Amino acid sequence: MPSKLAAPRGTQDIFPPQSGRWQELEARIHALARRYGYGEIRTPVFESTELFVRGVGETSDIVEKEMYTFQDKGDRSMTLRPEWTAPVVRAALQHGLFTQGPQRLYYLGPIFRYERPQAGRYRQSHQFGIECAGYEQPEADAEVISLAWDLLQAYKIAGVTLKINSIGDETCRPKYREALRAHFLPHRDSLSADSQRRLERNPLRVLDSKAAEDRELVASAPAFEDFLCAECRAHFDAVKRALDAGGIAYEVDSQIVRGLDYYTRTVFEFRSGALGAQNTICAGGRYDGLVGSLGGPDVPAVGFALGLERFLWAIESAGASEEARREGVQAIAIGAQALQELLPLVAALRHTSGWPIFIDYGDRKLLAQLKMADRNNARYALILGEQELAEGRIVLRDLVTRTDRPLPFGKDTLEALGEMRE
RNA sequence: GUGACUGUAGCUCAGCUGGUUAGAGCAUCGGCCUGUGGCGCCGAGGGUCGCGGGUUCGAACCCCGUCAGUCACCCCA
Repeated sequence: MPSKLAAPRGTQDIFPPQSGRWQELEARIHALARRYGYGEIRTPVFESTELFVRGVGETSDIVEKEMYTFQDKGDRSMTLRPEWTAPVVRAALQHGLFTQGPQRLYYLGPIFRYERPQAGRYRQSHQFGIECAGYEQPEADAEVISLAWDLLQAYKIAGVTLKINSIGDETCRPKYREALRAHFLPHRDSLSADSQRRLERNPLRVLDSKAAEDRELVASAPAFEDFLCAECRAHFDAVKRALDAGGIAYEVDSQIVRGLDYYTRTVFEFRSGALGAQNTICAGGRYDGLVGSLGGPDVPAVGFALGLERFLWAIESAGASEEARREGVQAIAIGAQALQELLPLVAALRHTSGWPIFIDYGDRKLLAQLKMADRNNARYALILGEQELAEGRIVLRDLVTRTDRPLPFGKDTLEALGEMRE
C-alpha cells in the first residue's frame, strides 16, 4: 500500500495459489475446445481502432466510452482489444480462412475496457470464447451453447441459468422495432433519460434497461417471439429442439437483447445467482452479418464469450475449496558439504521424476527446512546430513505418515526413489 | 462519467469523548533445539497512521481538498 507504483486501476496481480486455479481452468478449457474440434487462435492485443468501430458498432457503449485508444508513433489510432470477435473475424479474413470452408476457432486471453471497476468488472479481464463460422444451421447454435454448458456443468456451479432469445434478422427486426416504438412512445416522458435516448437510436436496447421507472413498461412490452418471420421462427424452434435433445435446460427470456450491434437471431446468456450485480458469466449469439460488414463474404457465424474472472468467482463462491494435494520432495541438506553432494541428485530428480523438487540454499537447520517442506506442501523430504554422508545413506521421510526410510545415497538413490512411485 | 462507504506494519484489524515514545494477531527472522516438522515459549526487525492543507497548546482521531480501494448506478464478460 505505501508503494507508489501500484497495478493500474481495475487490473490485478495473480499469485500462487490463485494462479494455479487459473492454470487448471485454462487447461480444462483447452481440452474441452479440442474435444469439440475447435482450434486456438491468437491475435494481437491491440488493433486498428477502426476495426472495433466498424465491428462492434459506433453506437455501442464499448466504442462510445470504453475503449483504451492511443496514437502510436506513426500517428495511427490503435485500441487495446475490448472484445475478441472483431479481431478473430479480421484475422480470418486477412488470411483467407473463409474461402476454406467452415471454421471452428477458440480464443483465451485478455480484453481491456475503460470502466470503473467493481465486483466482477475489471479494466483488464480475460475471456474464453469460441466462434463457429460457416454454418447458418441451428445445429451450430446448439453446438456453441452446448460447449459452454459442458464447461459450466464440469464445475457444478449451483444457480446458473441459461436464458435464450431470438432477435430476428433484417426481415423481421424492423417490424419489431416499430412495435416497440409504438409501445413506448406514448409513455416516453415516464421513461428514464437513457431509455428515452435509446428509443430514438435503438429501441431494442430499452429492453436492457434495469431502471426502476422503466420496469413496468419493459415487462409489458411485446415479445420478439411474436414478430419473428417464418425463417427466424423455424431457426429458433430448431435451436430449442436441439437443446432439448441435448438435455440442456434453458429459459426463453424476451428481454435478452445483448449490447453489441452485430447480433442476429439467437442470443443467450448464462447467469449465476451467486455473483454480485455483474452476474453474466457467459454470453453470446449469432452474428450472420458481421463478416460481410467487415468487408468479407457473406459468412454466417455464432459464438460466445465467457469471463474467466467471473467464472472463477462463481466457482469459488460455490465453495469448492479443496485441500491442496501434497506433492513433490523437499531436498534437505544440512551443511555446505551435504548441499554440494545433494545438488546432482536434485538435478536428476528434476529431470526425471516429474515431481516438484524444492530446496533451500539458506544453510538452515533441519527443523527450519522441514517447516519449509510443509509450506511447500511437499509429500516427502529427502534428508542428507553429516551422519548420512558418513554412512552413504540418505533418509526419505514421508511427511504424512512421518516415517523414515533409509536409502542408499549415490547412483542407486534414483532407482530406489523410483520404487516409491505408484 | 455519477453516488455511497473505506484508507493505521507484508496481511487482518484495535486505537475510548483529540492528550506523552502508535498496539495486537498472523507472517518474516533469530533463540529455546548439535538432527526430526505443522504446536509451544522468548526475542527481533518492520509504520512519513494514503497524501496535502487547516483548526488546536496538542491530530491516527475534527474540517477541507486530493489520491487510492471497495461496492453500486449506466453498461457489460
